[in-house]
Amino acid sequence: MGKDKPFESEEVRGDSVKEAAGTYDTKKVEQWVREFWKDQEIYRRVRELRSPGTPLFFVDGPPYTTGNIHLGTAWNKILKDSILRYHRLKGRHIIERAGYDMHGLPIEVKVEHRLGFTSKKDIEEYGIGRFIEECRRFAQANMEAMSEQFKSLGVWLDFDHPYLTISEDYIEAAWWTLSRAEEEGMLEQGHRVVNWCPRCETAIADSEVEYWDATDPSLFVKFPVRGAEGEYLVIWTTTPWTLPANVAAAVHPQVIYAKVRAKKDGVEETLWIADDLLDLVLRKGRYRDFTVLDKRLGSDLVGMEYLSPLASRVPFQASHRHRVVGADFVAIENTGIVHIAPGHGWDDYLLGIREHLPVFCPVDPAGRFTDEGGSYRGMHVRDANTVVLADLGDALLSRGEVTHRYGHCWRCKTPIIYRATEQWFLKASELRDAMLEEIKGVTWYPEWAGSARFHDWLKEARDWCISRQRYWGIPLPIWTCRACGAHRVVGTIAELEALAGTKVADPHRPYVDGITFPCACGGTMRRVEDIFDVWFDSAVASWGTLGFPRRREEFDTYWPADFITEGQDQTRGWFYSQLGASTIAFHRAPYRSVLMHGFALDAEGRKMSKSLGNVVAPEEVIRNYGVDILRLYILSANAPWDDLKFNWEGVKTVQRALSILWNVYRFPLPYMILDRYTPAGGPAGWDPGPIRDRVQNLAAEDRWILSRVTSLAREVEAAMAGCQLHRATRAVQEFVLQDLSRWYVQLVRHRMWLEGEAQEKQDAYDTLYHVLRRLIQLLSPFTPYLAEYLYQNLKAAGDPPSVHMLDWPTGDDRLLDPALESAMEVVRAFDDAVANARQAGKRKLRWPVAEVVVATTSPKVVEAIGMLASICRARANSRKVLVVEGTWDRIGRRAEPVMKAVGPAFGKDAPRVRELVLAADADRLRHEIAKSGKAVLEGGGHRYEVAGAMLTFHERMPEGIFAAPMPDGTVYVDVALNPGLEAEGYAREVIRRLQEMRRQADLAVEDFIVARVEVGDLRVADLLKGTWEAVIRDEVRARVLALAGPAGGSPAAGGRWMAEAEWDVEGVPLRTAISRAPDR
RNA sequence: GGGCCCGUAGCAUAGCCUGGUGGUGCACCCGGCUGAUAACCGGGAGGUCGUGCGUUCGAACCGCACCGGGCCCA
Repeated sequence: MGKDKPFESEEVRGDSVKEAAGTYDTKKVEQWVREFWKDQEIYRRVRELRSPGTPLFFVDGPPYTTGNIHLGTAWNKILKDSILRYHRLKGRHIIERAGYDMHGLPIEVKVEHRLGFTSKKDIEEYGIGRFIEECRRFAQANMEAMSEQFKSLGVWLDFDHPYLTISEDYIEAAWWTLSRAEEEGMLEQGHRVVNWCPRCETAIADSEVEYWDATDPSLFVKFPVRGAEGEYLVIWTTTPWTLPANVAAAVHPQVIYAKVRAKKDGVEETLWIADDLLDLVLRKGRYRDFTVLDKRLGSDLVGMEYLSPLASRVPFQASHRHRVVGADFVAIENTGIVHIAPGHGWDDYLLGIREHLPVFCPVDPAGRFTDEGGSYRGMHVRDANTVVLADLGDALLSRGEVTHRYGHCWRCKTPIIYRATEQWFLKASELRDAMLEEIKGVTWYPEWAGSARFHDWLKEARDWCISRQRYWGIPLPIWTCRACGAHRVVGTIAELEALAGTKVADPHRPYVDGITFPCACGGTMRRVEDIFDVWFDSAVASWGTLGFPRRREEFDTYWPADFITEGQDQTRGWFYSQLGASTIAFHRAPYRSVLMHGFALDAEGRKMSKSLGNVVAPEEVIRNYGVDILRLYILSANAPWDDLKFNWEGVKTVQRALSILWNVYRFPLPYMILDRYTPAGGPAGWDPGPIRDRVQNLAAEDRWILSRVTSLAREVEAAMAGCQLHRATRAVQEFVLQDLSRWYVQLVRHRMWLEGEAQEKQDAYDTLYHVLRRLIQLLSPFTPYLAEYLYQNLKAAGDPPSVHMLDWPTGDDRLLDPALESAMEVVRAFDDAVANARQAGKRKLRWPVAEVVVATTSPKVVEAIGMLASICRARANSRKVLVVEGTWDRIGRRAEPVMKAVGPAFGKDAPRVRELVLAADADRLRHEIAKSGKAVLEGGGHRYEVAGAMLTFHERMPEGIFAAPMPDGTVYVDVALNPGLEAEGYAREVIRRLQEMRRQADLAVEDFIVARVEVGDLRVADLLKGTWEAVIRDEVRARVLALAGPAGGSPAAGGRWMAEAEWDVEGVPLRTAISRAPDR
């Protein structure tokens, strides 16, 4: 194979296997595969191939077009891609349009920033048309950049035909949905208190409010009681600027309030404060002493009237008659009396409606006081705070600061205010029960994401304010008549064109703003200037992506979505908005199953953020390790629904696993090439049938690995059924490392080295080929590049061009052999134990031993070792492997006294008892204790009875025997040498060193050599003469082997060697020399 | 303040539903193997199972409280 191009063009046809590069080079692999997919149009062909399959309607949660993807976005798409690839293998036809969320305030804010704008006025002056063109360009460019990034992650969604929330047909989906809401009576215009961003000059949704700690003034204010000189109600507030809008003070009806006389600076005042909070408040006000005059229930205070301390500043405050009202939401905090401004608070507003209080809101959209604000007119609320503070004068009981969580605009980070305004609402609160009912039929991964989390969120559902006073969004398709007040919701562009009698060139602002049509009353219908909350855009994705309502057929066929998956933050976001819109439009949940995934955090479990400097970009991982490694890491690191703690060590571990896979794959290739191996099959490609048919004739290790890989496929299937991608990917990695690399390849290596047409070797090829084919297919959803690359080399003539076009295997059940799998588990435990015992006996594995014995009481172990005896012998490098039930008779036992118990029992006889125990027959003692709980010792005319607790038993190893435990048994290795064993041991040492020299001399596997071996010990040299000399010659492919004793001898090839070396083998000096044999 | 999730060796993770001597991988130390070789294999050491209380003969597991982290809400 060429150095730069892994396969030449004709090689792609897969006529025969090629050798592979020495190391797994992700860059090369990925680049090659990317080009291959492109050249061969693999993605298109895969879609074509699966198109007759059962449809699986997937909806891509549209990422917001901010421009750059982060690790969480990458995770999201990798999850989607892996799951969808898996279902493609299973033959499903996937509806898989990518989607993008392209409207909204975040983009407006970015564009404003770029243009140096600070307010809506700047935009209006610049021109709405020009402004939204900028927004469109910005979103479009970002969308394209993001598609490229997603594609580089190996994500196979339809990026050539994405659904875009800014396209005409998509906008129509939103319009249509709103018209459905109108038909259902779910759309409502209302005067409500909303979250308001004074910078963006728009209402923002609850979901657009970000909370974090902020420092605000903390004021205790005295409201003078009407007609009672020196008597006050004490209230508390953190927003002095809302005091000009105060209309009432609220108390809790069931709380006790105290009327106290308190003195400060020689002045006496009468104050009303919640009884429990007296001390706290008076201390804040630095009152020296006080007397309680009266105690009243809150309900008794209701109706009490008071005056505003700002009456001289704000005309309204002078004319309004303020009074005390009762409210259950009042908490026993601060003073227990709450200042009520229905124009500036949600609770206040509701209370105001109930109590028929005026909704006074003297603040304009930009956060400045209106004419109604009296002396504060024109002042920004932010600046008004300090002025109000000064104006309060003596009415201020105390001032301080408080740090508390406060809402901010998610885009521009400006502290939000609450304003009472006219807005459009979807009556989501009325849908609550219907939505709760609908999600019962949805399958959630994990289960609690639906039953607990989403359920709890839905219970709190409030009306959804869908109007925004902005520009870059889907215009509200609502036209109103100023003459009669009627409104009409337009459902489609065609409808609008018919009504207005004009073409609609672009359904965005400002183009639609000028379109009017006559009202039934004779007046003119004009569009409401607002646009949609951007969350409404994506809410209609499940039908918008199908082109509904313009196209009906796909909708009827596919909707609702079979599957969606997004991060846990979308519980309140997309999971909710879609459900709401769909429940209104169709009375039905828009999805059948939902996987809620976690967040990507840094290694310490903290949120990744630019300010913390702990952000890991997906490209960084790709640059350092590769796409497949990123994918496999992110999928296997933890369960999808847990937060991912990104960890470079983990990435490295995955890299290691994949490079082992690479080595496993590469290992048989040279031999297969040498033997011109061709996988079974015909014109239709590789056929696993033949190996299934003759599986019973294969070696145990072959049958075992075939069974294992089949079990693995089942494991992956089961895990994927529950969206447990971590289990699926871990199982595959585990298989590669444990079963394939550490075990099977070790067992069959020698079979690969067999010369000529050995059946054993053919079987090993067939087995390994089958395993690799299955394995890369199991891997293909997770590591699509590597799987494709390996497939390209392994595939047979007639096979599909891409690994992603193979079908999930179904006929392998005959390969399953659970009994064999569990027997092999025992053998592997045996193998570990042998290695352990050899290590204790300091006998290298290269040196054969005479005998290995397994002592066990478990029939399972007996059976397993018996069934797989030859594997056991080979692995143990032992002439014999023996299983004994119970104990091995060569192992003696000795008893030892436990002096802590013997001492107290026998006093000064204890030393004698000790001697008797040590001298006694341990087996006899054991039997007696087992039978009667005690054993008798006699000696020196005395008789002692010892209890079981006084003795411990130890094995007494004969010379040369070493033991190690295994589950349900013990393994004994006899490391004693005899001349036969020694001869083989030395022969192996010589072979190994000659092989090492061959490798260093860079000889090809098939090359022949001439060699000379000089052994520095005559006895050893003699041991090697004859049989072992021939073995050495064959193993190292030597045409001539000169074996000499310490006296030396004449060089075999004129003293000119390619390589010479000296060694020390177990204390015996060794000199070796080799050269390539001349060609014949 | 509320809802949901997470907290197990230096790091990561399994076990928790269905209570009974806490597995695994990486890193570390020691050893082995050597035609997968810039690979591979074995062994060892390392754990207050976030903390505390409770239930129980027995708790990583069940309950309660608290601490820390995440997402969401107020």
